[in-house]
Amino acid sequence: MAIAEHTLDLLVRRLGLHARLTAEDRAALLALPFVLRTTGPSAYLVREGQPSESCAVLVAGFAYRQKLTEQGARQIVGIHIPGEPLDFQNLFLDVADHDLLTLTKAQVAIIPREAVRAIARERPNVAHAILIYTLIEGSIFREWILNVGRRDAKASVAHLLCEFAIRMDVLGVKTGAPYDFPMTQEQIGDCLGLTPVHVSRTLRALAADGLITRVRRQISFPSWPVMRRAASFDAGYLHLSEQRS
Amino acid sequence: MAIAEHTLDLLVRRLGLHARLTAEDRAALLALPFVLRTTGPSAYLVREGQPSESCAVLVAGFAYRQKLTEQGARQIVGIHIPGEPLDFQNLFLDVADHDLLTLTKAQVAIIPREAVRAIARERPNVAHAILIYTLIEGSIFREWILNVGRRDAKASVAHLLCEFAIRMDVLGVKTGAPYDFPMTQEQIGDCLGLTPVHVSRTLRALAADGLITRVRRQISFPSWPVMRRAASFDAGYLHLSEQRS
DNA sequence: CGTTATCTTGACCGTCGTCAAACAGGGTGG
DNA sequence: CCACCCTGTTTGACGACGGTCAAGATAACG
Repeated sequence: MAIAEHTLDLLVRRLGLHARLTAEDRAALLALPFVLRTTGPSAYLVREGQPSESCAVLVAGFAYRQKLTEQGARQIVGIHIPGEPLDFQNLFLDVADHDLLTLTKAQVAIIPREAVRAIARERPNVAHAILIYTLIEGSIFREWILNVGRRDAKASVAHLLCEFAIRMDVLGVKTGAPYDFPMTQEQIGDCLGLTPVHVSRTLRALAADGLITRVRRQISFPSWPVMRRAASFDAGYLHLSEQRS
Repeated sequence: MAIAEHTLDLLVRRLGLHARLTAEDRAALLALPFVLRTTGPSAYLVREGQPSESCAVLVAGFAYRQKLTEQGARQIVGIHIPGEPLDFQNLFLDVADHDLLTLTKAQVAIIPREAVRAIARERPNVAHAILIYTLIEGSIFREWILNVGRRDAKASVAHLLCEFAIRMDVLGVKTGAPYDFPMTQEQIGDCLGLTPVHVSRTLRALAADGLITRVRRQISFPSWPVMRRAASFDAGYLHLSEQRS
């Protein structure tokens, strides 16, 4: 069907960024069976402790991963933009170790677990692409740890804004241009281990310093180089210009 | 040679924990060529920004991963125990995004990059084992983020001690039994985003609460259940009892 | 046995958390 | 079209967890 041909385009592009995929590999990926699910914001895609029978790929909208302490404090451990596969964790491991939720209203392609396993089994290039993607996710987690552990509120909020902006680049959003940051201040706080109150003060401070301008949740950077320095942001950990191997 | 037969035993056991390896897979892993390197503590195995031509496996001793902010603050983002492969990141990605150092004096098997790539290419089970191991490392990173972001000093130090104890289990160190925690208090602080001074106070407080006893760096838990609760430690994220698939 | 790294302790300070109230702003329904 | 409400954001006063600085005590190591 016509829909299917375009729905997974972004996924193919995303996986093809860092691994060599043949035309056949791409065709096989595009031919994966799936169900398109449309959700509102804050919809659970996976719950911690659940086994998962399917593999989700974000088609439109945004999603995030969270963990909760026993006391109920929330920590967001990662965010996802359209085109990104969300569920390799649960595909190859038995039980989910964290929650996966939509951030905004979103469209998610749900691919049967076995179909993805099969394509990974039969197509070494695809399996390799999955491994590379997983390694890069790992790198992003490590930077996230650094951000939470060793940067003060101003720098870590700035860093989060930078990471999001740069990751949106692959979707064609030019760095520095105004973009809509799809999080509430409470969610920003949960990314960084801060309270919503302090996030508010920090965003305000960043604006006062001239590092960002905001109208509602539209963020833009008057000067990307200046912003980069303030956030001590170095995109190396995203491995964007990695050679394909 | 006799040494080779035993040196990589731990690696084979580690990879075999979560993936089905045939006798041939095991034999191929054990037959990997390597150079054994003996180092003191604080020896760099990989430096951020470097391309890496080899793949390190920890044979004896401990190692850790770190990232630095531009201002020089250090964040430790992971620790490793004997038997663990250290270098899949650098094996399949172009440049290292973080530093890798020995924590104690250690023995490291250095396997040529191409040998590991070859075995992964030719043996799907091994490639799959590598993926699973990478996914579990990802899960540990996520828990680390939670620990740094949303637990106070007492809970996060306790959690770190718990994680280490449980991971040592696979090496035959019984949980709760006294073990030697191979970090200085400064390094513990760098794991958790704390200062060494506060780590000292926190360890003291944990001991005062009867959660731990220590003589030098020997740690033991008078009551594992009580410790578990204080740290709100749930080993699920380590995926230890995962089915092999 | 001396020298250096590590740990401890105390006094003081600052970033960020807490509590609470006021203030948008954007849906929804009358 | 306006009233209403609910979620998010802002602001202020105050408190606390953890940082900083500095000195002294221990322990590791040659």
